[in-house]
Amino acid sequence: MSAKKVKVRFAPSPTGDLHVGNIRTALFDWAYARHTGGTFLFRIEDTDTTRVTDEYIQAAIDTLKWLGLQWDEGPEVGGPNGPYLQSQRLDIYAEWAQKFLDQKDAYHCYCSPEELEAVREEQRKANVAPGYNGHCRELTADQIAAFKAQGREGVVRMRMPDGTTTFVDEIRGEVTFDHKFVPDFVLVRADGSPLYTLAVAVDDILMGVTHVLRGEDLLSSTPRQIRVYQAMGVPLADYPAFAHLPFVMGQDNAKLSKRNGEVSIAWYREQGYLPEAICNYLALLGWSPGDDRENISMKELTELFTVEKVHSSPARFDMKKLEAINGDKIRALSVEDFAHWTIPFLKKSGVIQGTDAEIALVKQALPLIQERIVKLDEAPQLLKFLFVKEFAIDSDAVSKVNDESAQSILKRAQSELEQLSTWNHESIEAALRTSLIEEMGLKPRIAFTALRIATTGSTISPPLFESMELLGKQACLSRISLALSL
RNA sequence: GGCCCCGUCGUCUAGCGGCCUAGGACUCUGGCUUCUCAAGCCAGCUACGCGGGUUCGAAUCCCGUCGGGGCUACCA
Repeated sequence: MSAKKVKVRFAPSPTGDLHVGNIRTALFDWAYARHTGGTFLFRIEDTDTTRVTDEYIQAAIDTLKWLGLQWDEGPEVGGPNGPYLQSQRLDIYAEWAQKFLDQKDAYHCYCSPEELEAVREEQRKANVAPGYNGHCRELTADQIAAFKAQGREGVVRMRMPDGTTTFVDEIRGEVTFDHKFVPDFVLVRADGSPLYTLAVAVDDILMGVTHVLRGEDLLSSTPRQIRVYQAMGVPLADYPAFAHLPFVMGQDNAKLSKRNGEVSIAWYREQGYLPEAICNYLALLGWSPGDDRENISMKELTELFTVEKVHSSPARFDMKKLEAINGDKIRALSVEDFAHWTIPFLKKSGVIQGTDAEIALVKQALPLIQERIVKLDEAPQLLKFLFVKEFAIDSDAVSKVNDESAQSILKRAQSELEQLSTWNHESIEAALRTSLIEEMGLKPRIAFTALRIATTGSTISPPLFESMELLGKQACLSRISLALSL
């Protein structure tokens, strides 16, 4: 390996929102660039104008930003090899296609889609490798004129010479493809627009990419990229190194689907997953630091990540493990950071408007729930009792406070709390333990459940005494008397 | 069908010929703790796809087989 400075690219084709597989690739690309002190290049492969949309492109950009995968070259930040949207580089591809044509490395093919399909159909029937049969490889000027007279527009097709292509995949080792199974492929559509096969190879070379880390679905297209390098006259030493990352699959068997995880990153955001948790979890899919470490920060990832440690076998996406890591990351947050992440969820759910007084109370309450939630979207439910204007006990909990024993507990608690001069969780707990547990001889679970429901409205809440302290004496007493009136 | 890639607990993985009666994590089960829910702590369940080799010795090397996946587009 040369001492050339590493340049890694992430080059998605935004035909939809980026899913976890894409993001894992982006993460590895980024981590490798950072690990080697190289450049992380972000390129948009939007040559398929029928499937890529501006919205998806913008979403991809936003997603990388949200995850903290900052790129050194690419959309918005620019760079010496721009533009970084392939749709803005059409003239470059056209030039190279013409050069390949002039060199006879490529040729015009006038076969219609129907004709090609018919050929493939026959090949399948004959149990022969399907693929272009070279029909238009050696057309004469007359034949070309005849096709044009029919109104046919040709595509530009790359000539695959006999032989084999062997390359070293940094993850899988040496891989060889016989050209018998790599048919002449199309570089330019009949309408003159370039295809991935052309654009990806040209751009990787022109942009000085040294390492291509991408999904293993592209493994078998590598010989075609190499063929383009050859036609471009690129010396072997300047070919990028290839590393094909294993798939991230869904719970059951194959590809990810909406049901098991292939949803836009926006979904994870709305659910309250932290970017760091997503990256940490995804880093562990197809890679491991080699020891038992599983809690890995972004910084540690850049220090530890090497391609040698990437697996060759696919990994299944497991939401449960992601949740566990997210919970760990939430618990590790400082109160300030936890507030920063949580407040938007409280606002969005309408629990708070965002006033200074509300924020101050939220910050006091957050430590009570920090170790109780796995995702940020659970916060509103746990804290809403502190902010509701019109308090009401959950319908499924009412029956647990309107019976005789609960009422007697609440009555006693009410009189004890009314007399309390100092209102904090220590004094509240002391008073209630003395009266309810010691004097009335109640089980803590019984006594405090009644109070929990009366004051927070739910059978599940943050710790009771701390909750009551934050709620305030007035509110507690009025809620208890409300429960007493049931 | 053809070509290519892959194969350790349910899942993610450690393991790169002896340290493996296979370790860790998540999940699950049971217990402890306990004002609910969590968190925390302890314990338990469960794996080298199969069959041949090579070797004193194989999860680790080789072959075959089975299974999974990808590609086979004027998608990427």
